[in-house]
Amino acid sequence: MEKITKRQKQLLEIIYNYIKDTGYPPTFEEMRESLDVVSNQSIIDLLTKLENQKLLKRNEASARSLTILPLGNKILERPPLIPFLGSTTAGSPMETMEIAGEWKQISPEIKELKNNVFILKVFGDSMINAGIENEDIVLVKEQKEFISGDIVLAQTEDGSTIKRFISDDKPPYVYLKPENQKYKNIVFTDGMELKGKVISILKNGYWEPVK
Amino acid sequence: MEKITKRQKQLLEIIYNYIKDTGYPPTFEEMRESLDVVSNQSIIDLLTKLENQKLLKRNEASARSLTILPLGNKILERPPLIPFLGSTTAGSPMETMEIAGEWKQISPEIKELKNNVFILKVFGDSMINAGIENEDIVLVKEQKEFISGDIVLAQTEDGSTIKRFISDDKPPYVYLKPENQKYKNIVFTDGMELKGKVISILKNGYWEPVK
DNA sequence: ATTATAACTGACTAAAAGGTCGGGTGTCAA
DNA sequence: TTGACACCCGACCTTTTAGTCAGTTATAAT
Repeated sequence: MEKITKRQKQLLEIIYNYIKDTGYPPTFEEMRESLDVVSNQSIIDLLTKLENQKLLKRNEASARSLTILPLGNKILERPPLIPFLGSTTAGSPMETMEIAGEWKQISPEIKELKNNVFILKVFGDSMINAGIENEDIVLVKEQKEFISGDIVLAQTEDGSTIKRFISDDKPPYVYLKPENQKYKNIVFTDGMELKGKVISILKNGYWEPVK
Repeated sequence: MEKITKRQKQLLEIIYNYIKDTGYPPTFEEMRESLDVVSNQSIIDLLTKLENQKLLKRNEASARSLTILPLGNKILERPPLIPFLGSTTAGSPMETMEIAGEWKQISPEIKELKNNVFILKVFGDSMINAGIENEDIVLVKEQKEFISGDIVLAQTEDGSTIKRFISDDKPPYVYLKPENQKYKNIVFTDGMELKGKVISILKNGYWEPVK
């Protein structure tokens, strides 16, 4: 019950590909056909073993309710089938920013991508509580309007920075909030400008939504 | 039968979110509960209308076999739930390449991303039949071994280029094939080196698998 | 007022789907 | 050579699920 067998891996592979192709997992019958077996028990046996190894999850007793767990994707050396966040097709490219300050080296890493979405490498630890760690890659969508709670790319006098944008009904009304107790809030000044919103973070090779 | 109604959009939304959360579409019962109706017919009516508008597809008479079509995702202003291709966690970073030649400007656009996956902006039309158009963004995974048919990033004497890698049993055995009749095959020379494999193309804001 | 249409009800049916039971076979290691 | 184990069979059962049928209600358009 420790190492995946050939047959188990075959089934996991079949499930992965089926989901990739159709958008939903296969039925027992379809799995039986793919594996060329005739008994449900064969499938149940294999599924049970995949479950025991935490590669797969069978949810409530219900049709097609299989989920490949992260460990399963890892074994298959495939990325999980998660949504790619970030899109939009309009908008003008952002000018390259000159950067310094807290996130010292953002600048050389800023890459115009396409339209109004681009990728940034961030440096520093001021957003660790939001899941953004030193040297992480984030996907930023260029926009002009923000709502309180958005994680934004802000251009300040001494450079660009990633922070949470907060607007509420008490002074100072609008400010930038680091997600790390070590740092203080940043109040808005005339020279500051919000460039875009962080919509996704690259973690372990996968894009994850922001928190 | 032309414009989506509030109720129809609600259902589409419910399906989208369900798939996003679970990895597979909801059953009729789950949709009934989410919409707070008691009859299957209500769901069937709505699904039929969504289908007529090409927002959704019901596949073979089978459980949980719903697919949100591109038009449906567009209406929801959500990206389709497609896999994000490209990952792996090991591997050394690729050295920045000096570029010239056919894809003239790849170089300034090469961005080291993380580990052995990076993003490239490509210029030129030599791969249009493979769906890679001028100024498209592609995702490249750094690797050393390739199989015939892979689309690869090759470094040649006069720069880098994206081409299809072909190896077969007739001379010249191994060569690079542009996906455009206007261009000729490139035979291998000593100075050439394959840097990585194109695993995804950014199209209209979404990452798509390569063909 | 009439008509069309979206949305819905409630009882029902048929098929699909998951699961059980009681086995069997082949392989490998102790 | 005897278990342990992975994998499989086939008949059967139960629940889930999609779908049908014959209507009703609400709303908006002509």
